[in-house]
Amino acid sequence: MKKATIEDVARKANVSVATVSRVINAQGGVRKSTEEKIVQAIKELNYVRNAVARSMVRKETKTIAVIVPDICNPFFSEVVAGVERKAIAKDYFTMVSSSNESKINERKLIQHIIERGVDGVVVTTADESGEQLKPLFDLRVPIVAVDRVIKNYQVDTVIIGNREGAYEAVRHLIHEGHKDIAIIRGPQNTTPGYERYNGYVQAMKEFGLDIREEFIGDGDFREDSGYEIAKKFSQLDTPPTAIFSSNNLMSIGALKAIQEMNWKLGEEISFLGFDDIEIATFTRPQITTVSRPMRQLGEVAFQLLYDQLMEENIEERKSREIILTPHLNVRESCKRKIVL
Amino acid sequence: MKKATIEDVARKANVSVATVSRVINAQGGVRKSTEEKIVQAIKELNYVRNAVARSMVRKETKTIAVIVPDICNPFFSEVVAGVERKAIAKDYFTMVSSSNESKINERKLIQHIIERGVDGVVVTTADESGEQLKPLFDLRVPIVAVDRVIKNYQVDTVIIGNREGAYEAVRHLIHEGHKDIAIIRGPQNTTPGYERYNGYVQAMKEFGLDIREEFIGDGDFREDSGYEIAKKFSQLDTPPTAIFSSNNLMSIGALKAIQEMNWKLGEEISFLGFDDIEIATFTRPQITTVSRPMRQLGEVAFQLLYDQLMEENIEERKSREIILTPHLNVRESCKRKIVL
DNA sequence: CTGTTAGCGCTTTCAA
DNA sequence: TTGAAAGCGCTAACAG
Repeated sequence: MKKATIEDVARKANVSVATVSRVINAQGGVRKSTEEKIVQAIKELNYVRNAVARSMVRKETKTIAVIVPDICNPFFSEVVAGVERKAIAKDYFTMVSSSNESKINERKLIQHIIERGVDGVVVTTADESGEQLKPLFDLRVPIVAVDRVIKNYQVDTVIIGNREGAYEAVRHLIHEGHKDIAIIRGPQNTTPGYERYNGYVQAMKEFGLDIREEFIGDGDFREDSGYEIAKKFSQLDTPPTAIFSSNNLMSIGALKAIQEMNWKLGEEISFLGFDDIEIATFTRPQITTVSRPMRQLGEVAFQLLYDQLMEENIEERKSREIILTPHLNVRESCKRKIVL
Repeated sequence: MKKATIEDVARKANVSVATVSRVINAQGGVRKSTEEKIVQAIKELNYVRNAVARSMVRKETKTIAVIVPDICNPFFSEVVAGVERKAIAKDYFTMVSSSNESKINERKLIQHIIERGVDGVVVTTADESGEQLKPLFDLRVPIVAVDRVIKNYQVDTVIIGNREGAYEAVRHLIHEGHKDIAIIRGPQNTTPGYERYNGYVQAMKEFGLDIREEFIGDGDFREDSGYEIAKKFSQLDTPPTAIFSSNNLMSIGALKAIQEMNWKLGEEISFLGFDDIEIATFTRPQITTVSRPMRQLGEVAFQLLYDQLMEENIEERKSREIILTPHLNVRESCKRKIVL
């Protein structure tokens, strides 16, 4: 069966293509009886309108692009699901691609995206400088940044309170009696990496605690780095009594290391991780985490994008920043045990 | 900056659009010096070709659709990542959508997909009857089914050996000394649900073991159902000594229930789950699982699709079925403890 | 209410 | 080696 065109329909219904177009797009101003004829013809021919041709003349694709570092990271899966859910409700389709944290990949994706003329893009960028996004800005393609900001450009942004979340987490550790608190940092050229570290520093300073250099581990938000760093911490002459990990994947890596080193979780070493992780409630003791509204992050992102899409004089808008609140999920992994 | 068109480039380079088109598409037959002029113009104007217009005339979008039940299920994330990775390498873009296991949603998505004229689709269908996919078949859109088959139509398919995997799993349980083995089944109108149950039955029969009705729990592949069923098992007068769960999410639910009921994992109750789960190595004892090559599933799926895309007389092809092998990942959760 | 028609930006004959 | 021109299927004036 070949795809029927609007012309086929017009012919079959004995009307002009313009009239058919009117009923397809529910624009009204068509006599009831005519409409019925057309609807009938559409049904018989199994006609579906060709979005490509439509996009061609309307200059809109009803498609948005979503770029994330890695769709397999449950955090991003949820964000994407949030975006998609809102998008589909507004009749937008979503193209998801992963940059694998590579600025170069991201640049290539941008190229594709521009070619395809998407109406907007939601991005968690692999490089916050935003250079690789320049073509998008030049073209005035609506953009919203999620979870990571984009510097050097005015962009609608939705993030969570990274510093606040980390601060609260570390404060909790301190309240539990810890002084020797180590941190597994994320990349310091990313907002989440940098700000969470900031929160750590803020809490430590506020309570007059030393920040020892060997207690700062530089990770890359991936599992392996968490593993390696935790291992190193455990081998220190004076190991920390608590570890704060800056994201989900590194937490998992770190916990693997802790198990492997036979470092007694909750006794010899306390642990607190940014981001919810599935395993949090399965370990003994259960893991305390900073959890954040992932799906909501995506939903809000689409909303911001949609607002831009609907807006008239896009040039004159101020960019907006929405900060969602993380939540400390106190479980059991942070009690300071007095070692005699 | 407005998007430059091929005409702008032609004007700037003092040639015709046809010539520009030739160099854009690297078709050759253009004098070196002319080409250089054009390349120069393209650069100066920041020209990117308009894929919409191109699709219009070429009747191909270089886009494929991927439909999965739920992108947040790590299994599907991995599959999608596999598809995407192979696709991008061949210059295809990927549109991912979740059906949420709803046939109705899936039908709507199909509608969108047809409108947009994707070149092919990879689908893990929410309903194996395949009715909702009919429009796709009518239009001869290349399709490949992943993880779940499509009945009533000839479709390229890539699945894993569900029955074999389940059989091996249950046999392992039996070898470990279990006789009272319960199963958390998936939906029996899905291949994975049905075949895994089949494998269970096969193993039980082969070893002359009773299949007791109260040991069969009907889940829906979601976490909650696993939770509820495991709970029920634990409250039986004679509870099972081992549980075999049919997928990742139900395993997680079941394990939550087991913890909650204070049912001693590895002592009072053994556990084996289909699918890898992150928590497998974090519990004590660690969970034995049937793992399957998720990413490869996606990669092979794209390959099958790509073959169709490249094929000439698509009508005459026989459909292919590729069966990947699952792997029993023996850990610690299956030993039969002798209860005195 | 309905029809005619001019594009949208590109590829692809066909001719030169 | 190049250019002219005919569409691809649709929307959106404009005219009737």
